[in-house]
This record gives sequence, C-alpha cells and structure tokens, in this order.
Amino acid sequence: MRAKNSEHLSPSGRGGRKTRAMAKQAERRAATTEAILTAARRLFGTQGFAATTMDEIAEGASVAKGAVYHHFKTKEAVFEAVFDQVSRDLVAEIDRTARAEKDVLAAMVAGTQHYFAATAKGPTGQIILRDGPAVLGWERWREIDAQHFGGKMPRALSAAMEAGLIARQPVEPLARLLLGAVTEAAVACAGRADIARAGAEYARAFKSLVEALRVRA
Amino acid sequence: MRAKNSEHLSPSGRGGRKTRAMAKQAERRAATTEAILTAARRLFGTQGFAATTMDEIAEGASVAKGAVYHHFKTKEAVFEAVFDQVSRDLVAEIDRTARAEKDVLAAMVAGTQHYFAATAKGPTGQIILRDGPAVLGWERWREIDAQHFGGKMPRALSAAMEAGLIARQPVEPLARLLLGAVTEAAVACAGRADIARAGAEYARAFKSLVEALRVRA
DNA sequence: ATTAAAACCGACTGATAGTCGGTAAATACC
DNA sequence: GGTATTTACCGACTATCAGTCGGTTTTAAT
Repeated sequence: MRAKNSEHLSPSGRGGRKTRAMAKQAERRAATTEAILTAARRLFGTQGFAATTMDEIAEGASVAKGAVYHHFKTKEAVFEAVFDQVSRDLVAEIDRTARAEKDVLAAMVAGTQHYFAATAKGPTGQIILRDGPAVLGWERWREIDAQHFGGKMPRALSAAMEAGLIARQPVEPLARLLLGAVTEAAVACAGRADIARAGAEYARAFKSLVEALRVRA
Repeated sequence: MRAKNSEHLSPSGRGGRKTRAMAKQAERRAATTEAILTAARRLFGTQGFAATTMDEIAEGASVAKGAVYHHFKTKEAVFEAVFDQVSRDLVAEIDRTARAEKDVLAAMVAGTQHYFAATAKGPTGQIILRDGPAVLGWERWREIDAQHFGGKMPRALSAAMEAGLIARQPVEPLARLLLGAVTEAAVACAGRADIARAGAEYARAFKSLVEALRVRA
C-alpha cells in the first residue's frame, strides 16, 4: 500500500491563456470529486455507510482526507452525493423499461417491477433502501426520492386519471401511499433468498392493488 | 449534579430464606434494567438515538456506565429494548381504538388513523419512525414491527376475505403493501405542520385504497 | 513578477462506544 | 455459622473515527 497519486490531471491542451483558459481548476475539481464519489460509492455499496470510514474513502480516491473535506462538508454530504448519483442511474434504467409499455398503469407496474429487481440486492439496494433513510433521515430521503423515482408516481396517477383509468381524487396522498407500498415491497424482497419468486408475488399484489383502483363499468 | 444512588433497592420483606428467597437478585436486576430503559426512552425520544450518549443514559438511570453494559451488550441493544417497549404500548392503544369498530375494514382504517396520530410527532414518532429503521436496519425493524403493529394487518385482511369483504388473494404480499403505505403516510404526516389536516387527507386516501379492494356486486 | 485564490496535505483534537480489572452484594454449599 | 461462587455494579482507561487546522503546492488574476 502507498501508491499515492502523482498525476492528478494532465495539463491537456492549452488553448487561449487568459481569454478562455478557465478550465484547469474546474477540471481538477471535477476529477477529484469524481474519484471520491467513485470510491465512496463502491465502499458504501459493499460495506454500508457506518462501516465505511472517511480515511478509507480518501485512500480509495488516492487523496488525503483533507481533500475530501475540502469538497464535502461532512461524511453525510458524501453519502448524499452518492445517493443522488445512484438514484439518477436507477431512474434512467427504469425510464427505459417503462417507456416500452403503452398503458400508463401498465408502465407503472413495469417500472415498479424494475425497481424491485434493482434495489433488492447488491450495492444499489444497500445505498438506496438501507442506508438512505438511515443516514439522510426519512424526510430528506423522501424529498430526494421524490425528485427521482418517487416523482414519477404522481405524474403517472395524474395521467391515469386524465385518461379516465382511475377515479379522480387527490393525487399526492394516493401517490405517497402507493410509493410507500412499492418501497416496502422492495425491502421485503431484498430480505429474501428467492428474490425472483418474491418479486413476482409482490408485483402481482401491487398490480391487484392498482387494478382495484381502475374504474369499472 | 452527583446524587448517585444509595438504595438501589430495599430488602423488602424477607419470607423464606433458602426455600423461597430467590427474588432479591432478580428484583435488583429488574429495577436497574427498568431505570435504564426509562432513562433511555426519555432521552431517545427527545434527543434521538445519535445525540444520546451512553453516559447520559447511565447518568439518567443513576448507575455507572459499566452497569448499563452489564445488562445491554451495545447501545443498539438498549435502543432495541426501548423500541420494543414503545411498540408494545402503541399496539395496546391501537387495539383499544380498533376494538370499538365493527366492520373489519373499518377497524383497519380506524387503527391506521390512530397510528398516524401517535407516530406523527413526539417521542413515539422519533423512536418508531425515525431512529427505528436507521438503528436496527430495515430488516430487523420490519421483523419487530411485524410482531407488533404489522402483525395485525394480515389478520385483518384474512378476516376481511373470510367475511367476503374483499376478494380472496395471497394475504402476505398485500398486507406488506398496505403496511408500507400506512407507514409512508405516517412519515409524511410526521413531517408536516398541519398534522391534523394531513392525517385526515391520508386517512381518506387510505380508505379509498382499502375500499377499492372491497368486492362489488 | 506579485498577489490572490483554490486544491491539497496529514498530523492533531474531541467525542464517545465499548473494555477491563476490581469491589460489593447476594447466593450456594458445607 | 463460615467460605466459595456467582452476579451486580463501578469508573478510569482505550480504540476508533469524524472533523479541524496550519501549512504547502498548484493555478489564476493583474
């Protein structure tokens, strides 16, 4: 151990000097931040938040601890950044899956299923479902979640109401309830050996719940 | 500061000596444990888990830190015991409320509403909804929760199916989903200033969800 | 060239969860 | 009764780790 870094970044091409040069510092910043985030994401994902130390993160990113604190105020701040990144990636995946469906409700179910699968195990689940609420606090967690995956639920419901698929009613509360249901299901799946079967089971139950809302003639 | 204890327990009445005496040690144990739990419950409830130190708990219980560690292996163990106690109390309250209703589904809604109110603010909410999942981990949290409040949901659903109020289907997954919905709602309520209004809002949404499941002619 | 500002370093500090050797009280055994 | 053993309790001490701080190097502005 002890490789240290000695490049940090290469000067790359220098175009203008004063007129257009302001990129060196920014590049450096971006590179270091990314290294920290990458290391932190790996460590948080495998060991969990509590078992990961700031020294490990610094070591993993090949920078001194001071550098980490130069870019992030606290350990929680590092986690939040990682959390945000993972969420963003997850949402992108889910979007791709859901876009394939036609019916809004069907897309909701499909997206949900993907959410199950992705968060059921591995680093993503550790970060999103386990440490997320624990570290950020449930309020903050839900707040961020609402900006990513969680925000899709209200939109889907609104669309469904608009299309006359389900009865008109206050969207927000219902969305929260359904989101809570989904999250709970994901967590429940995460704790089981037969994830595939469990996932299917919950997906069916969720579908049944959503279908119950569908207006009938 | 520095009152210390000098009674710890009174010898109380001594009945038999050897034949029936084995209560002194147990009493002592129980008294100390209870003192610790009482102090911990107050501190965890008001300051939260992270902001409460073991020294504070020991001080609050008028014992040395060593005594606390003699009875509880870790800080988490203390919390778990407190959590268990609070859960038990909450369930007892909810039971009383729900028993007043007649319809099984109605009881479910009523019990849920009580759950909202109780966990929305104050020490109970802090312990059950905030620190609970964070400290115990979501799995363990749900496991304990299932033994208390959570365990009621499957039973209620079974009864509802039995009575023909809702369509027959796998109970466990649906129960989990609804429980997740309720919990989410409670958390959402907890984070709002107008708890009364929010609670009513979510209660209505939950009712709408449950009612959607009701079989129709 | 000079000055300022931002990135980075790593030894140090403060707080606290958990330990450990020891004392006192209760219980078991003779 | 006395002696040994087990259980409850004590509080100074240790280990760990988040966060700090004065100092150094690199980049940018003038």
